[in-house]
Amino acid sequence: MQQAVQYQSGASTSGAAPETRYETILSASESVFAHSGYRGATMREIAERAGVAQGLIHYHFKTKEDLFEAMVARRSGHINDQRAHSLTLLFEEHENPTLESIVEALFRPTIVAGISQAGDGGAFARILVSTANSAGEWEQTLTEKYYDPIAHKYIAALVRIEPRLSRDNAVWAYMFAIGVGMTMMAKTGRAGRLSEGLCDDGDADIMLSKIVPFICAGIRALTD
Amino acid sequence: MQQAVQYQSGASTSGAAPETRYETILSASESVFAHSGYRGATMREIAERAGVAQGLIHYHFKTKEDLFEAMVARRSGHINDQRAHSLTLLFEEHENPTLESIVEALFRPTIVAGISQAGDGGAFARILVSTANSAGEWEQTLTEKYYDPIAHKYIAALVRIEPRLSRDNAVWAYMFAIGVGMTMMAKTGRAGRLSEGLCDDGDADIMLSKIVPFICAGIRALTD
DNA sequence: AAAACCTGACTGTTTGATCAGTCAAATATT
DNA sequence: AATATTTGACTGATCAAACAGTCAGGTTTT
Repeated sequence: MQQAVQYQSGASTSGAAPETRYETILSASESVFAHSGYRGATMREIAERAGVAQGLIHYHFKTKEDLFEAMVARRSGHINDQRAHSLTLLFEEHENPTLESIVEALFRPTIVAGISQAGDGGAFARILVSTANSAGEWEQTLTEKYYDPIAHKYIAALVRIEPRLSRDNAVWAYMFAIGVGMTMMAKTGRAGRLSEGLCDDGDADIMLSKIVPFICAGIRALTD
Repeated sequence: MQQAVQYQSGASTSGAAPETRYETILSASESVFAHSGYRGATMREIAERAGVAQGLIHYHFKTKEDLFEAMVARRSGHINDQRAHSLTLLFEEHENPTLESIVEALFRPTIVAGISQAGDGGAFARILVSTANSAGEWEQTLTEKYYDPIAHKYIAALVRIEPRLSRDNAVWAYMFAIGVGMTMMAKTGRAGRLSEGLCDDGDADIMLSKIVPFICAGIRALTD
């Protein structure tokens, strides 16, 4: 796949990254895919949002499938790098990190990316949810490729700091944790609706302060 | 919306339900919607699987949207009836039912329906996941219409048997519980993949024996 | 015979993808 | 240092396939 090498002409006075058209398309596709789903999204709409001709998308990404995968790869790469980094850091700084710190390391990058970043309104989280929960072969291959590696790292970390947690229970724990996290990150506003405004799924810190104790207690209940 | 009132002619010798074409279409749409998503599913494919002409679907259900809603209404009706029934039963039989019995009442109908029934392979659960996690207005309206009422009942039940659980924490607890449940019911096979065969998301009893303690411990962690 | 059920061919639209051709910048040639 | 050539980025028009929905006209049930 070819990369756009051309940048804004003129001096690089601004510190902000000059987004190439290639990346503009990726960003546009992210919000359109998130809003309409993979099948509901159209190349025309993505092109329109990116402000480019539709043909250019096919020039850069060949097919809709390839565009989707490139978009997943870019975003999951960022998030998983952060996850792997904070996980390594935890074991370097402490002999025995707490379960709480590990669970927080799992969710903070995704929640922060989903909520505070560029006001995407949980767009990518919604993509993640629908991809990971699909039974389709293509979607499962994507999940395996971009999310299973980091999953194995977390499962290993769980087993390491909770010796009384068997390997299969660690996998269950991880799956349950992801289930909680993904549902919340999707930011559908249902929590607010059910609580008549009491619960705000737009506040990352409040959400983490609920999710982390919930999951940690759940995990400890699976130890024997 | 018109209802098919017609049943198989002749004596009702068989105990099995004589499925009308109307219901055959609903069942067919269920598996096609589950496999391809709302947008990915086509009326042609649904017609083919149901063994009827495509026009008949439009005759009975008018539009694709209406068909989808009718399908959700039928299935969620069954499941939520069971949920409401077992919830009422719990409070009739015991003064103070356990948290475990309530959580189990929440999941058993869906898991049993998803796993053991007619081998649908978690089809409906996958539809539920994608609908409830969508930010689209239509999908949220559907969720509100077919799932919020039973949600309120469960939240009330939680507050009642766990007085130290505040109302907002009860809503969080319910959302988290649903997150765990939906992810597992989707039966993507990821648990088996991550555990190299150790975890089987196709066994309803094993899954319940993991989910229920996990969620109950999580909920108790939210009491203060 | 009236009503409800059902079919298969059809319509207009939208879809992902293709393609010939424009353009500016880099590279090679004189 | 001026000119020719190649390259990669990009556009707008266009394609065949697939889509949801329609309809005139049969068939079965009441």
